Amino acid sequence: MKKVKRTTIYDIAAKLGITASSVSRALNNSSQVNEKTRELIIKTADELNYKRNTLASNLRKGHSKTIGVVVPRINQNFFSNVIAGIEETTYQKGYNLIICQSGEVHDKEIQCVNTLINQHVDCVVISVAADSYDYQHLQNVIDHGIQLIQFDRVAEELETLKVINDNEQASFEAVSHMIDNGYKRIALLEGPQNLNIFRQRKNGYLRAFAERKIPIINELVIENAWTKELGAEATRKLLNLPQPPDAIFASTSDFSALGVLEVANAMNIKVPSELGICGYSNEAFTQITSPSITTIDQFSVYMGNTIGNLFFQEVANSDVAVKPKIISIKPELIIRGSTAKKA
Amino acid sequence: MKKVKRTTIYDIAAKLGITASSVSRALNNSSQVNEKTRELIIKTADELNYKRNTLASNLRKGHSKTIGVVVPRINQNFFSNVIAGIEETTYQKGYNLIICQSGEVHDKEIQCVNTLINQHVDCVVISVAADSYDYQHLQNVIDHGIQLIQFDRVAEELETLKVINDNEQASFEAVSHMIDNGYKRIALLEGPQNLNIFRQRKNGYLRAFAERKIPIINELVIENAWTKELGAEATRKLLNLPQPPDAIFASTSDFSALGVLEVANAMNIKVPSELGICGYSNEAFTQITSPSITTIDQFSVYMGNTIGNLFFQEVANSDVAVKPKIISIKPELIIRGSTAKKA
DNA sequence: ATAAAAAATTCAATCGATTGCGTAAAATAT
DNA sequence: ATATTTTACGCAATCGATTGAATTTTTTAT
Repeated sequence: MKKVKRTTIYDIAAKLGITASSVSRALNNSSQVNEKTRELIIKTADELNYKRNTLASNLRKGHSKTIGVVVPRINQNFFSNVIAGIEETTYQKGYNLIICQSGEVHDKEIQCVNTLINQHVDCVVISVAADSYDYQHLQNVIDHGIQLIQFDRVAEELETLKVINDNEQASFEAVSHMIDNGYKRIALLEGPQNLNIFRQRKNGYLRAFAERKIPIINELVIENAWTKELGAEATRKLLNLPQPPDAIFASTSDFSALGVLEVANAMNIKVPSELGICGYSNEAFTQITSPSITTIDQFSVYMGNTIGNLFFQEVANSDVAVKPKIISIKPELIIRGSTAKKA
Repeated sequence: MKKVKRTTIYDIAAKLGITASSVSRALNNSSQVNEKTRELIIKTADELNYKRNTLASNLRKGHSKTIGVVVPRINQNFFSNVIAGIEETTYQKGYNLIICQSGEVHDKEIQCVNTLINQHVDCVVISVAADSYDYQHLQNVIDHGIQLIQFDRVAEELETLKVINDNEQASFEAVSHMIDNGYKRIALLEGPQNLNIFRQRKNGYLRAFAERKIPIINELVIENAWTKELGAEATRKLLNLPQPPDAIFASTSDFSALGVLEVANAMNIKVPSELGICGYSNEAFTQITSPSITTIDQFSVYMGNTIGNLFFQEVANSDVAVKPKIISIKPELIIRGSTAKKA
């Protein structure tokens, strides 16, 4: 690409025989420039195809009007929805999004966060990687005076703004629903327990049983079954147990639940009569499997909107120190065919 | 958020009783700074928790190491995959992505593009909105000396770098496959014809018939059926025709194909024996419907990688003017149950 | 017509990092 | 020990826009 000299406010000023100050003021709708001059400046700016250099402007102003977002993967439904939601609310206020993906890798996450600090973003929005083990990099964000908003997968010990789902409650409701529908031996596929969300979902599962004073069967709780393949594998193991489960709550994702469904089909086990299935996330495909899969909707786009609004709210009263605040969105249990055991 | 004074190279210089120049040079691995000094500087920078101000650096250097991406929607599988692919290849070279969504609205797209020009991005990657009618804003990108890469939905008349799928060929193969499998009256659900991709897909359909000298039946070509709902609606209309089709090629998307499938199921029409269905995009759900849906894989993540690499290739020989170049990726027909008519 | 007040501009510094050029210091050669 | 080359560092301008303070111009009041 050939280098193109772009017009600056100096070019406009020169052409008009005035100062760059006036041009700047005119372009920023300052009241201290004559209306006729302003019109002339705007007209000339237009003619010269002037575009403000946001870099220079931001450098001077000390902020970037940019929000950095770090997620494990951009192309994962939940995250892309959240991002879309954030973009929706922030774009209209003139903020831009810089997107990074950690790929679930702690070191890359650190790199991403550092890049964002370098970029002088005004806010870092993050959902941590599955293998994150410490949060120095997040503390670092705060130390640099950058607003930090965690969502979904959060470091609980860090007192920051957080937007989360009430995973515990959602999970509790899902399991309660299954119990109420007559399932007796409900297995749990759990995700990496270093992530808060999976701990919470497990807690919901435990609470559902505890409240009904039903003992937990430990062999029905399977660790780390959070992909379709792992879900399928776990299911094979479970269904071959001497006393197999009559329901499986794939608390990690709908993909995992899909793995369960496929194995059940392959083993000729009838869903939902012989095996109930519940997933998590309300992925589009859950309503078109047969039977359709009971799952939990997280309102991901709305979550993104909430994050955006939260940021503006805090920016608005930026003079006072940010009080750590947790916004919890209640997910919704979507009851479908896969848990419809006839009593 | 309280304002935090961030350490600059001046702070480091002051602490060490040297000049900012040396600090800058040390931090940029310039050879003209003594090794011992460098070490000292780096150590001090670390102690003071220094983070380079990318804004200032970029302003001085005249580029932003940032790539702007404009897509209709971030949370649409194809696009989020492409973005993930771009991010993969560009991040490791120190480039960041600024993401905007046009929401399929021309005016918002113009806004997005202008924002990116303001941001002094080094490259704009775009897939145009469905209702785009002129491309002045894209020309504008070029005029500002910014590399422009179009992908998938491109303005054909603009000579730029383009990364596209060979939609025509893919569509041709899909329709040929259906003809070969014995379907006689194959309907086409087409998308907005102002978008190149939908024109090409239609052409592929036409060519498949032309090559076999089979006449086209106009009433089987339905305009603008590119969402699940519109696909369903079109299907209802088609299947109620005196001479209904025996196959439907939902050239717009798998969602549209899903609409077809659901209507067929509702009307008790057997797929694939009484009605063949082919979609487009290879969305995850197409392999779990029953029957699974024949579709076309676009290699979207790979497409993103290609875009990233193309950019670096052009940046590498940035001295010469960019020759317009079109990289066409061959999509793959994925044959599944929905087109398995028994001959 | 003059003074005072208000409005419009200009001046000059600033944001933080980079870099061409000049100079001092160190290393090597004579 | 002196001349020459290298190496290391400092000086000062620059990138483009913004902004407080100073100055000029215009308007209003007397």
